[in-house]
Amino acid sequence: MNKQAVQMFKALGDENRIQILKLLCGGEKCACKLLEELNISQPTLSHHMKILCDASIVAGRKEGKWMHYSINCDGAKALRSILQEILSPANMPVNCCCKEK
Amino acid sequence: MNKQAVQMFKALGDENRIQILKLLCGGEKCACKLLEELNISQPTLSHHMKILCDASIVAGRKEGKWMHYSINCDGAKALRSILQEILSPANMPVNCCCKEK
DNA sequence: TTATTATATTGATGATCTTCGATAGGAGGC
DNA sequence: GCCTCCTATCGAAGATCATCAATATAATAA
Repeated sequence: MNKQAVQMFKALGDENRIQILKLLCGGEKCACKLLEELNISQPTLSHHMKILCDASIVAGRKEGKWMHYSINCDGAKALRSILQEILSPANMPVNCCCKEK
Repeated sequence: MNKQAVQMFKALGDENRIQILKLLCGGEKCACKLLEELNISQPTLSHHMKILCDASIVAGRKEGKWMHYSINCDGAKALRSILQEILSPANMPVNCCCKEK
């Protein structure tokens, strides 16, 4: 269904959230660590993390008082699959880059 | 830069635009043909096509009175590359799907 | 229990987005 | 020229979103 795709892409359509994902590519990070590196307030960060988690792009793990966030690999996989579905033209020009492996 | 990524994902974060891309996967289509298949007005379609073209996800080709749209392969390539950059965690669990080829 | 720390939720505000009717631009036919 | 068809732009309305201050929740420490 398109709903999941739309939710995921909407989640990715924000500069702060892209920055968060880049930080998480370095490995799991605590919310307070993310907060240090992003010029946003704590409620705003919490809001962004909720959006990323709801979209299954990020996974959260609670440990005592701390929340640790990391890339959700299943979500990443789903996203690549969706991209394949919506951006793979059938009638491509011969030299189209889409032909590349 | 993140700006291009954000613009592309924002462009993909709409149900009608996802539907448009799926239609274009079948090959180049005229605007009037797209209009037939989407329950939206003509100005709305034009607006969506502008967003997709501005984001380099779709390419337009004018032919007489008609506008023909198709997937922009360079944009699709860029998008896959961006996805790789923001969703490829360095410290993955051993069995993480991200390890898959 | 009380205090402290980390995170989430609430409520409000301003900005951005989607949508459509009306209109404009542009190309071909008469 | 004028008319018709296809598409783009304008302007406005309503919806959604990002943001923060204030507050609530939840976990640990004293």
